[in-house]
Amino acid sequence: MALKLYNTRTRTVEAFAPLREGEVRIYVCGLTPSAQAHLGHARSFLFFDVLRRYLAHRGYRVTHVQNVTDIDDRSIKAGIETGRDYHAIVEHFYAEFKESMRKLGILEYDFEPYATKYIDEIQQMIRELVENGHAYVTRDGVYYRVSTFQRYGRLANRNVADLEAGARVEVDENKEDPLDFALWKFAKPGEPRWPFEPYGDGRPGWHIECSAMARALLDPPGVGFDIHGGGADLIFPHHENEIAQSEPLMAQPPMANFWVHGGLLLFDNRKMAKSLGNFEPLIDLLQRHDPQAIRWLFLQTGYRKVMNFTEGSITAAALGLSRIKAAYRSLCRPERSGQSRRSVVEGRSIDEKLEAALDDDMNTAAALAVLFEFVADLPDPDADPTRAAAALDALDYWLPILGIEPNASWLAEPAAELPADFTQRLQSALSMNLDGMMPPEAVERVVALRAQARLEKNWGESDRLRDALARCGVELKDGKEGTTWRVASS
RNA sequence: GGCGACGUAGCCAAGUGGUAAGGCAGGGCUCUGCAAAAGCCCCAUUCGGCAGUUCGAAUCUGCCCGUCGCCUCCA
Repeated sequence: MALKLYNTRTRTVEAFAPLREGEVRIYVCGLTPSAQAHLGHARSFLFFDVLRRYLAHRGYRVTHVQNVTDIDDRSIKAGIETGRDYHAIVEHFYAEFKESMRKLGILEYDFEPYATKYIDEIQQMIRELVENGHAYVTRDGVYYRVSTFQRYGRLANRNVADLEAGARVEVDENKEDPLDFALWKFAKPGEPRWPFEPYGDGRPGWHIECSAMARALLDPPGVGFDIHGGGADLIFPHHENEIAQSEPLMAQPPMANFWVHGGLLLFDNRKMAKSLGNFEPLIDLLQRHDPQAIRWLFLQTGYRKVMNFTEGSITAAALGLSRIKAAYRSLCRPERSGQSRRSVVEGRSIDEKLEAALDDDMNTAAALAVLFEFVADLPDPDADPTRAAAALDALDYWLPILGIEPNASWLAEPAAELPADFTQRLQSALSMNLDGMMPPEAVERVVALRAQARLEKNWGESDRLRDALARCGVELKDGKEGTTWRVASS
């Protein structure tokens, strides 16, 4: 078995094979930080993060490029409206985006090119296109001549006639054809500009930066790279235009062997978009929800499917994830419950099952099902430490491939999470003197008092102590070997 | 108008010809002084509707209904 992936270019699921032995080069269209990122962005980038992790598991050396379009009409407009430098706005939003990506556990990209750092490469490409007759100069910029590219529309499965019939293309007297698009826009007063001889000062159009940066970083010889990714909304016109710009200059098209697109995220059954304003900034959402739960939620749905987001779905995902966490914890720190567990079913190994799921066009939902079943069949660490250790190893290996990194909180380190004023609050809840005690000590003291009360069958006192702790956020568990406690999961 | 996706239990969702994964919620149970936590068990004769192809269809074909996306900035 090997990885099979849906390829938008051929509209089929194909066996994946890299162009160069042992190496996979991926270009993902990144953010245009003219506004805050939302959950829809997260879904898309989360998918490509899992893809590259799985590719690495499959033994490939992965090069992941994700660009930053740090110059576009919107950020310029925002700059003018707020009287700030457009680039300061872009940097602000991008820094915030990166913070969100960090929280979500997205791996650093190997290259993170900014469009404005590749002006030379962009201009070089435009020159070549003009020389080859694929582009022409008008009063307000340099345009791509769509009619010169036979395959235009193939990626998006459109034909030029249909596109023109759509008649929603902006009429522009400067253009030869409504479908033509800007490669370079001449600067109007007050707009950022880069000199560009002999055409005129200005800035790059939207699509050219990706063509230029992909060529510079992944494919200088012009023979193509492996995977070009992005959200499904980029297929047309963005990716179609990238192809039109790149392929006429290549020694050997196609630009990318696989075109991979993530399904859009809907909110209130409408697409999440800056222009629709129906979204909560990602950074805010991450404040209210566990980033791992958000990742888990997306892992539960096929990456190509349109998905409608509801807040409750994150909670449900978090609950599901907590099952995995509890199982993980039980392997690390067996809670001796005396409960019988079914023994591990000796079938196909978990590796085979997970690979089968993921090989099938990255079916992460099936992979999660495998994990849930695996976790329901864990060996008892007391009875069979060897197999328990193997099970723990399996989780430690596979969870990170999905981008879920088991961390200290999975082991419920209670002391670390108690607020500073905890002792104070517990003291007043119990009208008891706990002066000078660190929060964990205070808990231990109360637990000990309760143990004594229980010994004396003083249930009233026992319950009073437990309830007071509960009000302060500490949850007690009476087990066979005594009482354990942890910070309640809010 | 053109192109496309989707419609599976109360909710989310996998499955694209061989007789419905998984998660959440719900119910039962174990444990327990009572709890909590955890675990175990149960929970779709059925896949938007109708017709057809087939030994066999959620899966293929046709029509219909519904929702959404792209064609304009978009992950």
